[in-house]
Amino acid sequence: MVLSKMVTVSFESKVWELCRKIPKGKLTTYKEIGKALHTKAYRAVGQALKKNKNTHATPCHRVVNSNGSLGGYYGKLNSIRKINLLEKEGIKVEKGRIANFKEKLFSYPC
DNA sequence: CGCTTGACACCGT
DNA sequence: AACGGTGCCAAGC
Repeated sequence: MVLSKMVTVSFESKVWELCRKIPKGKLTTYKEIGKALHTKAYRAVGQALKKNKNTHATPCHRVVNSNGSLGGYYGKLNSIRKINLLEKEGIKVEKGRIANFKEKLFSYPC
């Protein structure tokens, strides 16, 4: 078996972990994740979620933009899918925007 | 005063 | 070197 491939834990791995930490019915932003990692790589965070192979286990749909917009999720065309999932979690979405977004926003502990 | 749009800046793959 | 599932700021309406 080929192992010892990533001596360095990929940045994405951390992102996924943080993503899983998001409590149900809550939301988080790319920036919050970046902040939790003590980095400004908001874009890299999005990249990580996009590369996420455990989408089935990682609630990447709970991650939205800091401005309250959903963002993309598997292509902006499928953003509706994200909305549906969020609504199921109890998050209200208005025309691609989170209702009471700030109230649902979840920040990572120190 | 509040919302929307555009441009530029950051980081990692 | 270029591209993102972004963020923040400024200007316009």
